[in-house]
Amino acid sequence: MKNKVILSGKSEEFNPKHIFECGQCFRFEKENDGSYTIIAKNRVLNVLKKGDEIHFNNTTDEEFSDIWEDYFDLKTDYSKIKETLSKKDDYMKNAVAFGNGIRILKQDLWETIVSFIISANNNIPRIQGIIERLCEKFGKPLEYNGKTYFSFPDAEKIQGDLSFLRAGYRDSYIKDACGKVLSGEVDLNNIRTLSTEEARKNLLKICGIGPKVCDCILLFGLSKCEVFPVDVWVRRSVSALYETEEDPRQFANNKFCDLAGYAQQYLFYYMRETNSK
DNA sequence: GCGCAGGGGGTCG
DNA sequence: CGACCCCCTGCG
Repeated sequence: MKNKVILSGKSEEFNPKHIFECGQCFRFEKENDGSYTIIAKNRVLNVLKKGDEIHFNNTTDEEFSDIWEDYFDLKTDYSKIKETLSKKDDYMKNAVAFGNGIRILKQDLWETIVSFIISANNNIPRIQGIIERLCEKFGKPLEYNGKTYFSFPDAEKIQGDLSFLRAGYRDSYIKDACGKVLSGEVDLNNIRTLSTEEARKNLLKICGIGPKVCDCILLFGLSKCEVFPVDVWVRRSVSALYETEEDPRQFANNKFCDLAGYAQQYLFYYMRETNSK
């Protein structure tokens, strides 16, 4: 029987709201009590911040150390990352303060590939809907708290006509990803051993993966934390705030070095949240 | 309320 | 460089 795990003294480095709403993942639900229920790793987990404690419901000590510690990347010390980035400039300092408690998740690579293919030229509510329909149809049912959730399906499960997803032209991209992963043309078992550049080259073989989607996959699915995905928001903030014509990726790699991925996440979240309100 | 543009975490040809 | 599926949102 699953129970709960409580983590204390980590609240400065772990804020569920910021972690799930900063744009890196799509399969989360905010509950009435302020907690977040997420589906990942073929499991359902509920995360509640309660004062200085983080409550992880529906897991065990063993599962927590086997699965969730890695997923939440709990071994990484964010205080150093935040300190280093905050010293870069005032804007980054504000972005870091705003997104305090963000962590870059180590998400399932295949799920990240499909999710970010779906994300291209799309908006978040619709992206989430498409992913949910995909999981309902092809995933495995998971019971939690009287509700049925669905795991993210493996490539071999995704087949047939995908028009029910209402993903539009992305159907064929999803199919292409399934085909190339199943055939081994893009070998996900081996890709973790490759350098960032080699991994990028491989991922770009899939139709529907361009530079931006690829960088999101590298950052969120392969933990390539020096990668700086440039979307419309980040491009705007870099050119406006830093008043540079330089390619944002070059700029970020020079300025933030191996922390560019973290910097991107703080910038993206700060930009989005402060611009839409 | 409802109908209609506008545009969306880019990518492809 | 223009078109792109299909919504989701906001304005009239």
